[in-house]
Amino acid sequence: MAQKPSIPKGTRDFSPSEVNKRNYIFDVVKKHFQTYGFQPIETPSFENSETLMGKYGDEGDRLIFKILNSGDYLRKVDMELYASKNSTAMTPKISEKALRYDLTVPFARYVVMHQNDIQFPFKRYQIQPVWRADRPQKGRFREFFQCDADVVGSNSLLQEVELVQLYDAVFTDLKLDGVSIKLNNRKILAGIAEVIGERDKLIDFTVALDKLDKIGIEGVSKEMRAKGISDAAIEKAAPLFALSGSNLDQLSVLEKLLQSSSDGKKGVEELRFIVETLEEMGLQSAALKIDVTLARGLNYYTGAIFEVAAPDGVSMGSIGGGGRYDDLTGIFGLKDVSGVGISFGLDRIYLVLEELNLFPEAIDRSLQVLCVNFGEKEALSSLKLVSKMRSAGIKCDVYPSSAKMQKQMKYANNRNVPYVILIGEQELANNSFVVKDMLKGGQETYSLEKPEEFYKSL
RNA sequence: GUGGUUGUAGCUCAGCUGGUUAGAGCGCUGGAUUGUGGUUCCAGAGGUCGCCGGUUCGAACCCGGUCUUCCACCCCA
Repeated sequence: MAQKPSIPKGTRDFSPSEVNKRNYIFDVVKKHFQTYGFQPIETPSFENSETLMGKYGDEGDRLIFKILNSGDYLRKVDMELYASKNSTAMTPKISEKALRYDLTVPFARYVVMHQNDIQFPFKRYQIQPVWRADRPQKGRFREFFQCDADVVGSNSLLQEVELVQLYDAVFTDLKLDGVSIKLNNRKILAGIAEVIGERDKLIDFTVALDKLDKIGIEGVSKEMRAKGISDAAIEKAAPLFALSGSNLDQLSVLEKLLQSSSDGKKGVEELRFIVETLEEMGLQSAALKIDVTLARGLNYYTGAIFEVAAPDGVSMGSIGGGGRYDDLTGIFGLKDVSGVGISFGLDRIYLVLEELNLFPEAIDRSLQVLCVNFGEKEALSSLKLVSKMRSAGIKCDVYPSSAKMQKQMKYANNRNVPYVILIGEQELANNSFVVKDMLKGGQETYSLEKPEEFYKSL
């Protein structure tokens, strides 16, 4: 009995046109990764569970897809554990592998494992799918691609500057005008928490602050209070809620606010360097904006934090993000290697380009020329012509059967083929071929002796 | 993980408080047109109404479960 075919929740099939468009984005991103000197690596789709677990917080652990052990996977579970029905305790017993959740942690693992073969600073890029057991929404999938570029082994803030330029270069090339690159620094957040006397509530404080544009000042205060942050502290942090003006204006406000925190001052200094350098360099189409409310969930960032927002008017979550993490490889035993990186959310960029109609028109042109098939002899002649054109790098084909003209023309039309070649009895007789321009409707005759007179201009 | 939402032809969607053979547009196939597509006209094919169960004389419609879609939380690209 035939079963109804289906694919798992949050996954997708990609049709030819979609693959073409996705490849277009990949190619642009890859091109710029390479011009900035990044080298490609790839890592396995699944890792040992202990490599991933505990790296993304409790929420992250929940969203990691675990792979059931092969064979008799209940063998290692004793009766007591089984009876307890404690999934968290049982998971490591029945699952030792898990699907990659992002590209950064596997990269850190890679760096530590290959540290003797790597020239530092090491700039790597990686474009591969990742998996999250999240509940799907628009622009949110359970399988999606990340395009990451990271530098490890350099503390220089020039890396941050370059990464912002890289974002700008890619989005400019994609013709996606008006994206904003939001910039913050974890040290500033830490400094604020310190100054308001809530150092140990840093995470709760930043998570709440991150929601400012969504739930407003009152909502943020309410959430902070609920997390046990004192009214006095919230009062002290109030200037942050109303921060405005140019990047440099905001920096001076922050500088004053964070006088007494060495961490905070360091953060301001770093931000200032990045902002001033980029102002000197200039950006092509993106806008760089300091945003102290930018927190991002990942708990390994220690310095700069980036997030890219789609142009105004497009409802889409962030289309990229990243930051500096001073000690990611420390977890795997390699100390004092600083890293900084950015990520492009391919699937979301796709949706944004689609919404704004920014894909090049020619992207679906999978065939430039189609020869109509009039029968055995004529087709043979067409095939010879097609061979020549193929050698010249032209995408062309002969219709495989001598179906009705109408059907063949319709096929060419539906496939968006700009030129149709006709070689019938007449043409065969005088050694010529007719080229029909499907857009303009006219047609011209060429000699089979000199086919290049037609195709050299394609 | 919590709350809500969606599912009818290949696609986009109608379908009345439950009532006989479930409709439209587009697309597809054939014809008008034996060497000309994108326009027109005519005809035709195509549906276990997401799936399983229940209520009912009778279910696309009501109820329960499940899967899926999208949305708000949570979190995130």
